[in-house]
Amino acid sequence: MNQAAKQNTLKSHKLRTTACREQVLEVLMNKNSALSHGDIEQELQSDFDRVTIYRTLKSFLEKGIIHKVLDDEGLRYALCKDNCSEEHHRHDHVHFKCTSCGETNCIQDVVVPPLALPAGYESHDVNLLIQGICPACHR
Amino acid sequence: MNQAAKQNTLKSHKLRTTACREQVLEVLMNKNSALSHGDIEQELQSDFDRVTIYRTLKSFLEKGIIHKVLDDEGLRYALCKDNCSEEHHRHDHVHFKCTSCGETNCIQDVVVPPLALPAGYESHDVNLLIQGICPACHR
DNA sequence: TTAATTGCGCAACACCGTTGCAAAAATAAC
DNA sequence: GTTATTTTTGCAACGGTGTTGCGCAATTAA
Repeated sequence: MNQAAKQNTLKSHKLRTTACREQVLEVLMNKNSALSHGDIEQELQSDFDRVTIYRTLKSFLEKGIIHKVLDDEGLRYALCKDNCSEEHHRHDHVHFKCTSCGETNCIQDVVVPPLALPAGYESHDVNLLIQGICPACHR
Repeated sequence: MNQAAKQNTLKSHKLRTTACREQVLEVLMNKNSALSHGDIEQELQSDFDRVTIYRTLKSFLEKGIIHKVLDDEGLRYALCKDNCSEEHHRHDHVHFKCTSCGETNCIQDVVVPPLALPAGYESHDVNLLIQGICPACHR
């Protein structure tokens, strides 16, 4: 993805264009699996401070550029494919973690089915993680 | 739950009876929400070393006495209601985290519906977390 | 009762994620 | 284009999480 597109993404989410944000965005766009803070830090080869990357991720989260992906060994982040914003945030897709290669991916095609909760429960957000073997590792 | 029952649980999972294990088991039985390591440590008021509690949880996990509950702010543990063992481990229920009171609970009644994954994906384990408001906080 | 096994506490360590603050950079105003 | 304002950055520091190694203590088996 080119420079203009990244700047556009940032601007449309009301974030100033900075080197760190551009590069974090680039990393997330290139890898299409969900990445942890550590993954990103490693990818950027200490061009930026740890703290800056944390804050970058935090602002991306708040603005709806990325979303959290839960995993039994920590938190990861993936780009929002849907057109999310600060106000509207919608993620009903499934996350898949391959226990062989360790990658965690969003499966956009598979939608979390509606669930009937017992009376009194109010659902705001659903997060579904499936662990198993991905096609690439499946030989 | 009485002493004998706890010892029985430990023995049937091939774990030696120790004070720490009994008390961790007791805490998990009394609270019926999922607890983090920190919660348990606090509950036991430094009767035991942090490390011992970590190792206790680890052995409980391995033997199938408890299971992990994912959460966007960390890992929690809850007793397995099903009759889990080292070999057989089955959890297809839903976890609910209330964003108001912060408690995370297993909803045994709601079962995760079967999902059709794209070709090549092999599912081993499913983990579904719903965040929202629980009945108690729902006014 | 003794020997073998397993669990415990302590010290140490590597990560993770956050905060406060002063300097630097990005935008807005002129 | 220069200056003023606002936002972002890097640094230092901190608290929390989860792990490992090791010698000693407790538990079980002989």
